[in-house]
Amino acid sequence: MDNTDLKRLGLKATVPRLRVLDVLEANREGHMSAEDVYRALLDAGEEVGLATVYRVLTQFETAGLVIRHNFEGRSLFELDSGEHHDHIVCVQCGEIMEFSDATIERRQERIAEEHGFKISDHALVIYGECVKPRCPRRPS
Amino acid sequence: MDNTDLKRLGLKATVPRLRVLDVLEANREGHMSAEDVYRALLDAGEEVGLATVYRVLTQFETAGLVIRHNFEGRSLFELDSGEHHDHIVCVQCGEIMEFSDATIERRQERIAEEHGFKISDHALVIYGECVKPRCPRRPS
DNA sequence: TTCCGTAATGCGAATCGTTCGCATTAAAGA
DNA sequence: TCTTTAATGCGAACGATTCGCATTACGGAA
Ligand SMILES: [Mn+2]
Ligand SMILES: [Mn+2]
Ligand SMILES: [Zn+2]
Ligand SMILES: [Zn+2]
Repeated sequence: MDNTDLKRLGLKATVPRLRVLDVLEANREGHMSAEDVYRALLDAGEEVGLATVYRVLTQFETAGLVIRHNFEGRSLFELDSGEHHDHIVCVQCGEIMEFSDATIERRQERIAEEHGFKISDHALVIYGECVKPRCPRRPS
Repeated sequence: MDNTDLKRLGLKATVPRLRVLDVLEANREGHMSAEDVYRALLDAGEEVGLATVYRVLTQFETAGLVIRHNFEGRSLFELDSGEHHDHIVCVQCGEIMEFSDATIERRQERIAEEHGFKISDHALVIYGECVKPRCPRRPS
């Protein structure tokens, strides 16, 4: 993702946009809040406003570059890999794992159909306690 | 749910608590925000504070009387019928329907297990467009 | 029944994540 | 390089929820 990729999406290749992309690409595994991205930029010595980060993330979402998730009322962002997946979250250490299950996806389609709905999206989050050695920890 | 039921749960039978219960029972089908409950009480001529409604709903949740859902960052409450279910929401008119699917529930257990998690909860919301004649409408 | 101690209430201020408004700056194409 | 216009940074505003605190009212003891 670079200068010309942004233009291809109809977005001016501005410094803040390029830097936000850098941060997201450097955290391909993770799920970052706007605040997370903002702080990463400050730490990198960038001069950017939090409002701009919010705006840029929303634009990226609209452009299909980024996916916004709503975890407990807070927005978390991740690059859109193109492959849909859902999440399982440790309520103790906050770790987020990804999974995708064809059976569940299929059933959802059917359920929507049975209720006279045309699915546009869905959100499935499983909460639990992971058994990692470094867990339990307090959530972020 | 009356005076003595509350005491049985270790909650003083105060006027606000009894009235909030009334409102929830009068809307067994629905999913209400704290604001919804608050306004219903005002309309009924009750003198209650919004903060109290929030506190009472949280207490009811803790007591297992009520379930709190997080739809798009907003809390919606409903009496706990005891039977777990998930939701399908019309993105146009805001209607919320309930469903429960044993296959999905089963798969979730297995997925959690495979990832080394002990499930404590989960949230599944399907978004779509309903085909009701009175739809589309703007969301609430 | 009346009385008291304590928990619950109502009010407004505070919080948190997010968005807005606006004067200033910087893309990008001529 | 110049010009147009979108994008930025800042702080104020926002909506949902929580807090702090002085006041009220449960409900057990007299
Ligand atoms: Mn993810
Ligand atoms: Mn429900
Ligand atoms: Zn964990
Ligand atoms: Zn609808």
